[in-house]
This record gives sequence, structure tokens and C-alpha cells, in this order.
Amino acid sequence: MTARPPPDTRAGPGLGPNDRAVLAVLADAKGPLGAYEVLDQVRHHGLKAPPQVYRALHRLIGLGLAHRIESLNAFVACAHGRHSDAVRADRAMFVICDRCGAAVELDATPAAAAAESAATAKGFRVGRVIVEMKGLCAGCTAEAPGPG
Amino acid sequence: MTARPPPDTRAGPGLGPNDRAVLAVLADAKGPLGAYEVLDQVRHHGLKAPPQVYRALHRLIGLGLAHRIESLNAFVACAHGRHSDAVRADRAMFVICDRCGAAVELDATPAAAAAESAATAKGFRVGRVIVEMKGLCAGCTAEAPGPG
DNA sequence: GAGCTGTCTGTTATCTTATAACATATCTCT
DNA sequence: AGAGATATGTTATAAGATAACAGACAGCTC
Ligand SMILES: [Zn+2]
Ligand SMILES: [Zn+2]
Ligand SMILES: [Zn+2]
Ligand SMILES: [Zn+2]
Repeated sequence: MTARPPPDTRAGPGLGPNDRAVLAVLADAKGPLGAYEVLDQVRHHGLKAPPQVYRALHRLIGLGLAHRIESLNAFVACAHGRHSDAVRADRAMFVICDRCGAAVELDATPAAAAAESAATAKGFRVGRVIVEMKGLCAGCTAEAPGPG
Repeated sequence: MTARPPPDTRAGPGLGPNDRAVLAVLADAKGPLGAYEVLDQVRHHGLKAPPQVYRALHRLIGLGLAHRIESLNAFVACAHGRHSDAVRADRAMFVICDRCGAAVELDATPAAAAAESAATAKGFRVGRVIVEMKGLCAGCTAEAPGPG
């Protein structure tokens, strides 16, 4: 236990090489990636097996550097670089385009507050709030058929 | 193999026997069930393979009789029996107890409206809105350690 | 009745997603 | 060096979901 004197040879804050390889892949990606897609992209870094990727993903998520999109079973780098206490990781929400697959991270605080108030009225103590929307992004809305 | 339940006892509108067997299992369950847990419960109805269960689940969800909980990869019967245009199935939200597994269905309309307004401000056209909360139910909050 | 069509169903095989379990390496402090 | 913690590598398997094809059945046309 004690403290965590950070080894100064590390570029990231307590991130191991696997973590940084996975984060780099997510940050480069144009959209959410499945864990096995990440794995394909980090093979040239020496990673070979799913647990290595999942462990890195879990750490990154815990640090507020990446997010899991539940409705896609996929992962993205945080759009803000990282989350802090001020910008809570568990108050991020995503809008996902069904057509091009783009995922945009937005602040869920107002929606989460509304959801949380309904939940606390039922006696629940709320931890993580998941808000995800499926639809069409601006670009795809212009190209796709629609009402009107 | 040979025993076929006679279809004249149909209660549901356009539901096949598989659909009703799956729905009955979900309705009886005390919490969300994975598709393979459902399968175990409907084997005595003659269902044997995953596609039969998944097909029934997809139909039930399409009819507003059941919901998928994305963060659990699990399914529940709709708490209202069914959804209509007035009570939209894509505006249901769930609160899930991390300790006892209970899932409570609530109306997501206020939260969804807040989320949707943030999305439309970015040019998105929103379809389905997913809101799920993880935390502790009233009963488990009383038993679990907490701040204060 | 024969033939077509569409829906629902049964069955096999396979694919995708995720973790358990165990072994090995590294680092830190004593 | 030795003990304890953290990070990694590796194998195997669990859990979730679908593709693809085959058979059954109702409704319709001729
Ligand atoms: Zn973020
Ligand atoms: Zn798009
Ligand atoms: Zn419902
Ligand atoms: Zn509980």
C-alpha cells in the first residue's frame, strides 16, 4: 500500500506499456472498437491474448481515460483526454450513429440528474449512470431518407 | 419431438407458443435473465437451441412486451405488461442493484428529453434512448456500508 | 388438389465477447 | 537476498449472439 511514488521513466501517469498501446489505438480509431479489434491493432506491440487487452481497457476506464459503450460492447478513448472529479467519467453519455458508426461523447449531467431523481424517489442509491442514444448523426441525417 | 401444444389456446395477439413460453419465463423471473438462462427454463417446453430463444426475445422486444438491459446483456419482461405509442418502449429506463441484481423499470421520459436536447443541439436525430443506472436498491442500501 | 409464397420453427455450426486460472516477471522495501 | 505487491504472459473456457439451411404450416391462386 503506502503511497505511489511514480517512476519518472513513464510517460503516462501510472500507465504501463500495454495500457498506452491500447489507449493509442483507441485514440486513433474513428469510432468505437471491440476488444478484439483493439487486439488486432496491438499485436505489433507484442500483445497476443484477450486478457491483456481487457486488463488495459479496465484500467483505462477506471482512470477516466476511456469509456465502454454498453450497447455496442465496444470501447472509445475519452473525448476529453481524461476525466476528473469535476468532469465525472460516470456522467458521460454517447450518441451513436446507426449508419456510420460514429460515437460522440457528450455531458450527461442534466439527463443523469433527471434519471437520478426518479431513482432516488424509489429509494435507490445511484452510482454509475449510463446514457446512450441511437440515431443518425448530422451528416447521415442529410443523406438518409426521413419524414419530411 | 411429436408433442405439439394446440394453438387454439392462444392468449396473446400474434404470439407463437415459443414467444409465450419465453415471456412467461421472463415474467416469472425475479430479475433480468440472460438468454441462456431463459433457454434453460424453456427446455421443458421443447425449445432446445439459442436461436429459438433469441428470435422470441427479439419479437417480444419489438412488440414492447420485453426489454433488453444493455449493461447486463440480459432481458426482462416489461413492468407494464406492454408498451404502446403513449408509453413508449424506447423511453423506459432501468435501475439495477449491484448487490441483489434487482432491476426496476422507470419512465425515462424526463431524462430522455434532457439527453435528446443535447444530442439534437449537435445535429443528431435521436431514435432509441438507453438509460440505465447502477447502484443499490432501497433494501440493499440499508444493509450495505455507506457514507454517513 | 397442385403449386406458390410467406412466416414461423427446428437444428447445426460458428462467431463474438469476456473471464478464470495459473505462470512469470518486475518493482519496492527491508 | 527475501517477502509482498503489481503487472504481464498464456492457456483454456465461459457466456452471448447469429448465420445458414431444412422442415412445417397457413393462405392464396389456378
Ligand atoms: Zn470521457
Ligand atoms: Zn452517421
Ligand atoms: Zn416496459
Ligand atoms: Zn438490492
